[in-house]
Amino acid sequence: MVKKRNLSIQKIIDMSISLINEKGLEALTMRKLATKLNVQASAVYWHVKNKEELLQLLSIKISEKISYPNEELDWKLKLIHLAKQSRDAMNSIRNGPEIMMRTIPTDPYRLGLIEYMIKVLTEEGFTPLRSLEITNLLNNYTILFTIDEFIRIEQQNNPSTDEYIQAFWSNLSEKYPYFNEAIKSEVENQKEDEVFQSGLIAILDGYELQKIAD
Amino acid sequence: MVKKRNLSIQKIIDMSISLINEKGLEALTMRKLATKLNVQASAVYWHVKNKEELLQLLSIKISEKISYPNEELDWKLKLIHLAKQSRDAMNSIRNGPEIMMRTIPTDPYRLGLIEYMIKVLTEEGFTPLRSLEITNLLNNYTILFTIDEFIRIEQQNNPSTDEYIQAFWSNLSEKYPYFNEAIKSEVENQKEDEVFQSGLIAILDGYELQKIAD
DNA sequence: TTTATAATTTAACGGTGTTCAATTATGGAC
DNA sequence: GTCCATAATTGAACACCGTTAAATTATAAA
Repeated sequence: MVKKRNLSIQKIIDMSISLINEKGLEALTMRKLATKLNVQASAVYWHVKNKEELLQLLSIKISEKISYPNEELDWKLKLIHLAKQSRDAMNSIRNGPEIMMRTIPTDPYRLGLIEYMIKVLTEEGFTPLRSLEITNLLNNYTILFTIDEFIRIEQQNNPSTDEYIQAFWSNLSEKYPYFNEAIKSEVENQKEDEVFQSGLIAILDGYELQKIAD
Repeated sequence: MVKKRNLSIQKIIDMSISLINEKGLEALTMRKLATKLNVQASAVYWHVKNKEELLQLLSIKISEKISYPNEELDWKLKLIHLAKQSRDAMNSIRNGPEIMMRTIPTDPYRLGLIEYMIKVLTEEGFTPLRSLEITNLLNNYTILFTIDEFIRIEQQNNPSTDEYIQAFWSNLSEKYPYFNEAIKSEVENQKEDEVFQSGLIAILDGYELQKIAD
């Protein structure tokens, strides 16, 4: 009974994703991954330089789900399209936003998206510096919004028993009335999409005002 | 020659900060910290529950440098004041923004700041949900702007020899002309403060527009 | 001086990413 | 079909990490 060799980068990526989806990103260790692949940890290292590169590959996998907007759209709608696509892409795998946060865009796909965003803005009349600034802000906003959203959902599903968090919730209403009120309306609010979009619009409108003022 | 006992939370925090300032956040391990304190790692655990709590304490130390704005200021200026203070506070220790990013506000000081921001916004006429939304965005923007800024500076001081980054820079101008142009103007730009502020203003103006539209 | 307890050491556990020499499977040449 | 170079994988270790439990020591109070 000989053991077949059939490990590949594709299988490594796929198994990583299924491991993350099952047990979360912190469970993605080279050893656990190898075990799931019926292989020794060091075998993975023949296909992948290190764990950072593996995360990099995952981030590419996520980014590739982002499609470019229709060219006829207005510049704001183009950027909003990309942000929404990006959020959806990140939500397509558990801890997706964290993966994007931890990795730096170095691959052609992610760089291409950034290039496109800056291009749209520059052609709209923003300076190159401003265009980069807005692009960064939009991407950061999208990632962090999606992380917060993810945390909110995970927490709703299994409320923490952590003493910090416990104390936090019990203190909230007395000591922080405004915060408490806001959290309450956040929990009640079902329209995450609208909240996400309103942030995008605020950012874009705000920068547009500055462009006009120049 | 008996060994004196003089470990304390204060000393642990101070030594943590000096360790981070010397070698960066990734060098802050319980063992290295203990060594620097002339003590065994487990001794630290008598004063501090775990590493997470230690980071929590560091985040509080940073937050406490943030002062509240003058009450006579306009709401936007109040929030801008807080964001600037926050950026300065985070920059006061190396990897400060990362520490804030990794920790959740659970202490009275950080919660108090959030409460204050939401209060300012709510009293200005924003809904509780909107107020929370804006507060989150401002805080996220501030942290990520400061992280990016920090990375930019570290990278300027000792340019990476990493092959990814090398390839990135050599590819940039041909394949990503808009991005390249933007990066160039970012490197030349010396006014980080202004860029930071213009982002804040854009966000606030953008949301103000939405409030008016309601 | 004794004693309770606060503070620390010693020693270990189970985990992590990573490397390297030894080994085994695989596909191409003959 | 056999041989062989090399591609792919194993096995074993290294140097770390956070954390815990039991044994020990310093300290302050009685």
